Amino acid sequence: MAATMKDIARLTGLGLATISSYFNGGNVREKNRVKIEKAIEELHYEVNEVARGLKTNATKTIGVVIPELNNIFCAEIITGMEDILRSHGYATIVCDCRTDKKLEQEAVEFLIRRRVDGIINMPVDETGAHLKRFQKTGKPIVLIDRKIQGISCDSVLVDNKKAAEDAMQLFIEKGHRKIGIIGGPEGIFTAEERLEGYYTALKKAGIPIKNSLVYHGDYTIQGGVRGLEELVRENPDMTAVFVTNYEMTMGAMIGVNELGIQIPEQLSVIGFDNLQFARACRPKLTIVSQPTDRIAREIARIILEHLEKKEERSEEPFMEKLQTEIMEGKSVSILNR
Amino acid sequence: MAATMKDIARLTGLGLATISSYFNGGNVREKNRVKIEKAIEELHYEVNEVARGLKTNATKTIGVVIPELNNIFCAEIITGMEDILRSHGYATIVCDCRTDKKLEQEAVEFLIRRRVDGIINMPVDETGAHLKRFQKTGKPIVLIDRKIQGISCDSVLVDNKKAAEDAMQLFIEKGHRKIGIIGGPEGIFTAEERLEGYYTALKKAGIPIKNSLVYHGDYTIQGGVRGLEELVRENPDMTAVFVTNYEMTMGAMIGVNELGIQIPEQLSVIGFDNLQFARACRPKLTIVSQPTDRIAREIARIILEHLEKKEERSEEPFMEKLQTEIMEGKSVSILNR
DNA sequence: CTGAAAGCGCTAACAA
DNA sequence: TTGTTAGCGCTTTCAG
Repeated sequence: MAATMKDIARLTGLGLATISSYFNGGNVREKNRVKIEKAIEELHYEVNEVARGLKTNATKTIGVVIPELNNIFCAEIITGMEDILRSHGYATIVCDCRTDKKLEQEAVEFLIRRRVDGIINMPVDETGAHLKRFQKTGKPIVLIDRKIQGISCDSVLVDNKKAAEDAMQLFIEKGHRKIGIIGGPEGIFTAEERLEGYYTALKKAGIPIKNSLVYHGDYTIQGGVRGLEELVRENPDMTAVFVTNYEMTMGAMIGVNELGIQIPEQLSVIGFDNLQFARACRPKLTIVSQPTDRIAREIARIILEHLEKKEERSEEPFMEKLQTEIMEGKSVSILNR
Repeated sequence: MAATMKDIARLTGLGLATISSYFNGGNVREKNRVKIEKAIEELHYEVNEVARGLKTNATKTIGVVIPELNNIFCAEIITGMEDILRSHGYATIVCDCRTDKKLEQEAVEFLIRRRVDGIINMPVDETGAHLKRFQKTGKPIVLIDRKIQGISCDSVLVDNKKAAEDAMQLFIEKGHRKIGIIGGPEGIFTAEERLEGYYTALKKAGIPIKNSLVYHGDYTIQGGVRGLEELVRENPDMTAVFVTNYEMTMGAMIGVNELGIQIPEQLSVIGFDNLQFARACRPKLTIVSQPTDRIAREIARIILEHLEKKEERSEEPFMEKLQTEIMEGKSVSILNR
């Protein structure tokens, strides 16, 4: 059995309050401080955060609910966040809900039972129903990457529409007009925004929209493979494809390889995220790159702000929108019209 | 403030023990069961796992300490484990120690304070010093992928030596004799085993070892890039390279691309892990593939076994060794001697 | 089957 | 500054 504060009290002859005070930054007489530290050493004492959590009604734990840990965008954000949160004494419980609304709901309930101090969520259920119960606790919720309807809370987003517009702009400048898109699942915020950017850019350039050029994918590698295959099959005259997330970009490259298509001679491609992957492609892929690091830092900052100073609650929800960047490779050809 | 069992007791007129018994699968009179359930509904009661944890001295939480969440091998294993553990009611606190021994040590202490019921660790410190303290609690430790010296506990490993031998065997069969290797960091168990396999295969084939063909990398993408560049520079006659983890494989492909090397005409390559990446390479990469899914399931199974039935402790440490598989692509040429 | 009561390890008044 | 004490919400004897 682990040592407790009582053991320290007994060993030092001091009262519990003194020990507690020592641990919580109170003033303790130098002589006693030394005694306590010696006892800690001897007993191998480690604070029991469980007991502390029960007493203070704060577990120093925050829950993270994401659609897929294998998704590299999620993994990178979590890595960054966890680092910061832990350095502030917060533990992170990550729940991967496999892009399943029911599992997402269960994950939130699981976290409620564990009395986490806050939840960070990249939501699958766009109605936000799964967060209703947690929000009633008055504890903070921060949304990553996706807005939802029913819940008013802080969020860190990416300017997806602009991201897509930028990519399309690049294609259009280089003379492309038959441009396909491998989009994300319907109902997902980022997917809709990116698609909107696609349409807007075409409209601005006066290029008519063609339905067969729009493939509705599912943000998975297999979806990317299928998307590329279908777009190529349905549109023999297509000269360029924009792929709207990393997994599908990898899938599209698999498709390109397996069909033996030459990039950029036969097809120009702009992908999404993971600069290292883009470098590993032949030729180097042009991509839209999201600032995952910034996102991670902002999320951590926001939730820590809520957690540390409890005053400023119930203000306007804060929404931060970060910009993406295009990293040019050699996967876009210049078309002579 | 959240509802407590007391509130349920008050609302139903029952005693605390009855409510507790209800939650813990005891027998409760049908009539009371209904009453309790109604009260739960009304009060939006959710069990407080913190209080339960304090009382039962079991937090239903397990800590996971890994070198790098961004490492895809880690991420996949964790995803698989977390899924299983959560479905058994266990939360997972993942600590990414950034391949830093000091951070690894801190992570373990952090988890001790939170009184996790067990630790799963892919160790960075090969002496195991960081686990000593936790082991004294008598709670289970399971090691992933790497053995360590000082600690006797269960582990799930991969037959790394055989994996490397198989890859080398493939090269040798196809007529390669000047084969380079991009190895992992010294002191890391898997890296040493893979290197050993490399040497063994060469010896068996009667091929002399050449030091300039052995690059000591660090399991990072950048390390892979540098490794490939250096091997190519130092060994103009090298015909094949074996890369010993996924990140370095990606790095090697970046290097190959940036140097404009043709695979497999100018250089044959066998990489490691991530079949999807291998498919996305042109030409499709031949890789050694580790059974991440199996590893995840085995780890979860082992720790759950320890956690559920506490009898069979202090037995012989259980070591499981899983086999890898070669997934053939088109990145290895047949050499006519 | 159910109720009363003790106590897990800690914090936070309050008193000294 | 330090000691005493009362809980935080739950489980778990022990009676009834």
